[in-house]
Amino acid sequence: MSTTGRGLHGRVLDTLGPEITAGGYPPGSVLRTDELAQRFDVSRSVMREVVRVLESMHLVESRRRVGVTVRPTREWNVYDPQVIRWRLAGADRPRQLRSLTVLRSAIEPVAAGLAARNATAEQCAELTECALGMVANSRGHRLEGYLFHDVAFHRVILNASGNEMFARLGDVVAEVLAGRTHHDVMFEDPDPAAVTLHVQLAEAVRERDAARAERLTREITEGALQELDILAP
Amino acid sequence: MSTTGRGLHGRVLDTLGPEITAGGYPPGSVLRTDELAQRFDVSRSVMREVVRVLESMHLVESRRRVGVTVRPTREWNVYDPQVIRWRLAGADRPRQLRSLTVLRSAIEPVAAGLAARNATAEQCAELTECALGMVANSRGHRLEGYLFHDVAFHRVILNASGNEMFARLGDVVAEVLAGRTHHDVMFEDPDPAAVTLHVQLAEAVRERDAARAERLTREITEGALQELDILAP
DNA sequence: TGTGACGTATAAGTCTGACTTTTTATGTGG
DNA sequence: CCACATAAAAAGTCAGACTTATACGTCACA
Repeated sequence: MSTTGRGLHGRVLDTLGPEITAGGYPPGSVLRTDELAQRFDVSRSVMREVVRVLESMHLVESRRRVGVTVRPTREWNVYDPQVIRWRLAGADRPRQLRSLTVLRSAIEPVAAGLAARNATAEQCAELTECALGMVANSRGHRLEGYLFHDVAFHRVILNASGNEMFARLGDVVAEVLAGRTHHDVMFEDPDPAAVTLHVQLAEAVRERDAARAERLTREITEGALQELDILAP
Repeated sequence: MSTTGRGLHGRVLDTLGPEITAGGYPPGSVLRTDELAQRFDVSRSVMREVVRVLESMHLVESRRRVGVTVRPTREWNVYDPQVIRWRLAGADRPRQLRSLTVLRSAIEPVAAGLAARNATAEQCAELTECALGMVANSRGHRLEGYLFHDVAFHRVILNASGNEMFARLGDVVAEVLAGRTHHDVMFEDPDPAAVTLHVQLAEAVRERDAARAERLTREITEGALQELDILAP
């Protein structure tokens, strides 16, 4: 699951990073490289590399004669996939899922509209294939199969938009959808209305109907907002 | 301008990072830590820290016995403020500005709608103040003053939305607006219609009219899209 | 009592060189 | 031609010494 894992450095990062994002060291806390190196039983070189990465994520700030200070949450690079993963694994997961779902509700409709203009024939085909996969797995507690096609579907939309900023949110959307299926309440089969909307969306993109694609996606994301009891804008 | 600058490590990063994002080392290129250390005349420790940071940005991948490989553009962490800055400073600045403006057109209307619901009295006051500042600087080539208030205005909207993901895009919006004023053609005074829209938006937020705030912001961002010859969705 | 210059301790920053580990290429024998 | 052993290459890790910036306390002076 964790992308980092490689090497001693990555293992330390995967421990310390989540501790910070979880609030284990509140903003303003001061860490010292030497102490951390001792605690994790690694050399200062390794520890320094870890601190540098945390610094590049704006989680901490390293200053001479002071130490490594934890920055206030508002300054964190919250779009860093690593940070997102750490926070989703931590205590304020619900809050994080809400933020990300609101983000989805802003991005995906516009992305779908662009996809309707820019999607290649191949992407259209993938889209319908994913939609069919969702239909096929929409009954009988085949949640994993449904999730798989759902994630693929939204990835194709984001990629087909032709905007790299949108495309890079594919992982985020995947995390949100997976989170909904695995953690939160979803013992029942998915909402048939949502399935229909996806089928129609694939259709709209194939037919180059940007306005309809945007409208349909707005309905989909509004459904996602309602699931989390967020009042729709 | 550059946030990194601090220390030897930061200086190397500020040279190598832009070189990579500018395509100086095409995806697939293989660098070697030792050679880089020689080239920049720094120790391997420093060079390793630089590579670690680039790796955390997904610009490169470091593998044993192979070296440091530049990753394909599609895998870069394009939301990293550092990466955004590097790319905006590079050759594909226009392309980057387009991507970011499209992103704005998706985010800001939703953020404005939320701001209308969540803004504090203080934020409403700031908003009207910024709008007045824009009006005051809208004539007579007072571009810097106008830009200052424009940036502040959009920052307040994003912060007032109450969504941290939106709030963190304040810097990006600032870069885009600054880029428009400084680099691209903007010798003339700003469009009076845009100024009016901002005044009305401040009003809508103050009056808690979410729908109107969203609609007005959509008009503003559509204007920004048209300036870059992007056909409005 | 307040204030400014100065010295000192501290923790990050840097460098060096030796050693380890992983992974790939190469070559050898079946 | 394939399987397996071997070697080489590059990153990874470690230890220790040294440098540099800077926060903070001290002391003299106004």
